[in-house]
Amino acid sequence: MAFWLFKSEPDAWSWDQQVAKGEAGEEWTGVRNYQARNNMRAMKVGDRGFFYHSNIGKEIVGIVEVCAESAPDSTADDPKWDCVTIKAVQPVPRPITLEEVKQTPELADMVLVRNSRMSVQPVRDEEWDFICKMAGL
DNA sequence: GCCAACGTTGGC
DNA sequence: GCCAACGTTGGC
Repeated sequence: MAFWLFKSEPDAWSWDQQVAKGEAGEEWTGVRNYQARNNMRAMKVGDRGFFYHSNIGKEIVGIVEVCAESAPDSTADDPKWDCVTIKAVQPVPRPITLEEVKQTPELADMVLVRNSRMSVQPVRDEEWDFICKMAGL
């Protein structure tokens, strides 16, 4: 199983909204970046991801799971754009802020730090485990 | 609100 | 195929 990180501005789509969708989950539409799209294409059902709030909060607030693999994004006018469907699994007991990630040497190579503009990004197994521990999981 | 970083576009 | 111009993202 692979791990990922999904970034969203809570003004546009928040963790609470994601939770409200329940088991059905929600299509992760709107990605218009090749790298991010390719990351989604690499996802398998059952893969897990962090849900990160950008701009407001700037912290990892929850865990999500991929419940449908990459399919055409219905909100795109070009069929080259895909999206996956994700559902909320659980909130993290203690949110992990971007500041904390930056201050943690073990996490200094995360895409979140290295390429802050990548909206859907891979997370290494070690990074996943480390953050889960930090977050009280 | 500003601006640096980065991706995309389009002229040559 | 290069690169300048432009638009967008997201941290601060």
